[in-house]
Amino acid sequence: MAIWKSQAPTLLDVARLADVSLKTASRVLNNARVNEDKVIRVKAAMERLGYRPNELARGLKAQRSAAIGMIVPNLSDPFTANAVNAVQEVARANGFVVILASSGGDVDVERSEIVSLVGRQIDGLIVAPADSRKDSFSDLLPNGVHAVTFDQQLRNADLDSVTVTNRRGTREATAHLLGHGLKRIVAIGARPHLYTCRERVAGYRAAMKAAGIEPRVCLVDHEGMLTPAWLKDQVFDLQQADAILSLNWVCTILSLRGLRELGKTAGRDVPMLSFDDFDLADMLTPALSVVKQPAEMLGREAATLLFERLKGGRVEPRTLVLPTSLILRESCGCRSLS
Amino acid sequence: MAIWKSQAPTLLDVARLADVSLKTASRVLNNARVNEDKVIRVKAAMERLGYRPNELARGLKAQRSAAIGMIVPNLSDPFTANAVNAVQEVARANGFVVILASSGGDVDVERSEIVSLVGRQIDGLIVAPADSRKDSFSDLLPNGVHAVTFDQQLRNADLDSVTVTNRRGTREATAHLLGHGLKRIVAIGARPHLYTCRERVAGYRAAMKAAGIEPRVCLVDHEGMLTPAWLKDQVFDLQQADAILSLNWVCTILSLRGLRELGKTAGRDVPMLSFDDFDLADMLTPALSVVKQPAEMLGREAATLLFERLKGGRVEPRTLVLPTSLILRESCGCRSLS
DNA sequence: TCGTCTTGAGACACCGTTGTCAAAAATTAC
DNA sequence: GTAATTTTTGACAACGGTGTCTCAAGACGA
Repeated sequence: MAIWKSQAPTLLDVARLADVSLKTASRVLNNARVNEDKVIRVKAAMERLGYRPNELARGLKAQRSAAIGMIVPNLSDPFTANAVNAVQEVARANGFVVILASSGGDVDVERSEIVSLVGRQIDGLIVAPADSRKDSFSDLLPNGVHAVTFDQQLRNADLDSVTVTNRRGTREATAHLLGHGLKRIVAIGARPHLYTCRERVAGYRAAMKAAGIEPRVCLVDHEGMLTPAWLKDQVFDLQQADAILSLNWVCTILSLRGLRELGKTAGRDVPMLSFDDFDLADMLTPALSVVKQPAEMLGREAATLLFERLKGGRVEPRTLVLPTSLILRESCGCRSLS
Repeated sequence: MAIWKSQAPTLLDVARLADVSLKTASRVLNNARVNEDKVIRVKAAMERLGYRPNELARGLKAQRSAAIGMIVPNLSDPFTANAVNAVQEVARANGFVVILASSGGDVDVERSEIVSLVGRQIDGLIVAPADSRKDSFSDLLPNGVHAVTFDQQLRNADLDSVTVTNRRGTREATAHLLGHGLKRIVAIGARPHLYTCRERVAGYRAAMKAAGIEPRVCLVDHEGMLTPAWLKDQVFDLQQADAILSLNWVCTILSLRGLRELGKTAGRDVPMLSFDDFDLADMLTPALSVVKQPAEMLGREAATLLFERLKGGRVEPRTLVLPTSLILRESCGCRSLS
């Protein structure tokens, strides 16, 4: 057991106890060549004092922190939570810690968080950008600090990034709904300034165009605007929806609730298909059909890309696109499936 | 705009550019008394160089890092994600960052993460312990680093902690089910070594005892063991359940799925009430009645407790117990409600 | 005009660790 | 046994800031 002094022991304390120089203790710590007997003495001293190297000091000297930053808009979204989980795992495996920050979807907060993280000498950064209209934030990153974006993609792609096949996802989803004979399919989305939203809308439009049907897109600036009244006016009265394609998780939740308040049941009265899977989507009645994103894999790949970068190697930015998958349950009209 | 040199600029660079001493630049940075004109020169130099103070160096000198650690078993649980969110917000407001780690519910991982975080000189720690049988981990914390536990509570409570009224929560829930005339209520839980599990079971037992009915508790060591077959054998065949009280989120999900595989619908065929609310619990059919935990508040209070500690002040450990609330929807048998 | 007080600014050491380099010790060769 | 080598070790200076102390300069009253 360790003997606690009033202050945490330093390497100097260890060295003194082991009766060697500071540097020798440091060498033992770093597995450099040191005589067997001194190694033993030093290790014993470390054990006895309960010595823990000060990573701050180590990082200061070595100009690195063995920490990466991660900025997400909102942890409550299960997609994000899963991605964060995966990143954290990969980081741990590489001996890094993750400093987590959430931007609340606000670019200014995002930028200020980046500045704060950079001040903490993070070695790398993983961001799910809050706004993809803006130019990349690489102007905030000092030389040598690399960043990877995921989920969203920035305009001037000078960064590694990982996204999913958003466009194909909604295209296939829309085509599927069309296959059920549905025509007045309304796409509901929020935050049209986001890359994902634009891409998903594009996929939807492509499928509608291919079918020769006029697309009906209803977007709100912020999810908060998606109320039952809005749903009634915009989606049903104005667009005469006979099916709904929800473009993200929050929209799905709000649509589901809104629909019920209007006395309709999603999937029964109004066929519905949503982007992003979540726990219990399969337990809704009818079970919700979705476009599933590989959230954990997204996080894992983003982290892997970052660590490859940190180890040196690649130069030009790389973009990874992971496949979405259409999970057909019941709400899209596929009642036949169990 | 900043001029990027190959290396990030240091305070010395600033001082040289402003033609003042290093210390004066430092004074400007810390708003100490400095002549007006030098302040201007230094600030201009900082602006020009895009100077950002090195928090590692600052922290090394000041023996603090303005970072707190947070360890949770699993981010995928919405309860946890919300708590983390709240902690992060409070930390940010106090100028701190959060280093997030997940233990995966493994005490050894938890302890090793704590050691790692301590090495990074965190100023405080917030933990949702992975095992509440074990003694507190305060042996791992150096002098001056305080910790707060939340959700779970450790045996030797030498730490601040925030929990909810687990016992009252299940007691009221059970009483409610009993009020519907249900008798063979089976409590389903996992990880019986956890404080929350024990407390929730205790609340359930108390209510059953008060009603003079034999309690029926079915616990599994790990959630993975909760399969449809187990549900059929243990819960229905053996205990002849006519109602289910699920003691946590994962059990709820698995019970819901298991029930369906057995051809039953939770809430219709088998009344059900669950601990922990989640998005879309209200959209299940029938809507799931739950005991709701104030997750964000839990996180916020935990962080607040920690920062109070950091500012000095209290000495003896404090335990905060936040109220759960019974949210009656339909699955408990309250069909009458909307 | 001199001494005292106030204010501002620089020199220096230090936080805990590691890179550099040269000295000391151990090993080998002759 | 001595010289040439190899290894092991320690002194010293960083890394990027801040606390302490001292000293210089300006303000003020007598």
